[in-house]
Amino acid sequence: MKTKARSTRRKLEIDLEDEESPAQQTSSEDDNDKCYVYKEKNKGKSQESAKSRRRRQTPPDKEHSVRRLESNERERQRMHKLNNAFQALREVIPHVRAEKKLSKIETLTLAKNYINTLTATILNMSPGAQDTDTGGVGKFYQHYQQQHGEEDNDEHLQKYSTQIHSFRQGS
DNA sequence: TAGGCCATCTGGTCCT
DNA sequence: AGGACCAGATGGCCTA
Repeated sequence: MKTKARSTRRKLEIDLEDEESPAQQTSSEDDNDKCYVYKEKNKGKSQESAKSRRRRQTPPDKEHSVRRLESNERERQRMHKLNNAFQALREVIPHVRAEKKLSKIETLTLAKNYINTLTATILNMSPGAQDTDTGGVGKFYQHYQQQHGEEDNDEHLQKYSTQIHSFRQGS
């Protein structure tokens, strides 16, 4: 875990402990000052961001600190889930430098390219595509029949094909 | 050492 | 009302 993040979390926890034992309240003002660090650092910048203007104007009370810790934890869990999803995506994307972990942006970019490639491949297998071995019936259609049997599935097949085409056009 | 990438904190906003 | 989501800010780690 990151040092700064850990120390910040510890600070919040210490604040709470301090509130529960008033005799030990020593550095709360100093701690509160740290809440305004962003604002101070951004002073004088021509393009002060809206986010930095949103920093707390009043010191956090105990109830606020408790809610903050809880929502921080939820946010961590959410980001962990997001990262797990990224990892799952990495594992299904073929890429050259397998020894090097893909960054998030690389993962998304390669995934998009991979999907486009697979879509193009499927389209080439569609019933309309040329296939001399099967007298004009595409491999895609053959595969579809293997999966779905010989029953009349024209409507379903047409729907599937339309979805792929519209997806392709949208990409 | 600069720059890229990342985890975390945070406050605002959206959604249920 | 409370949780989920979003995006800015920050600092640590790593690599070229």
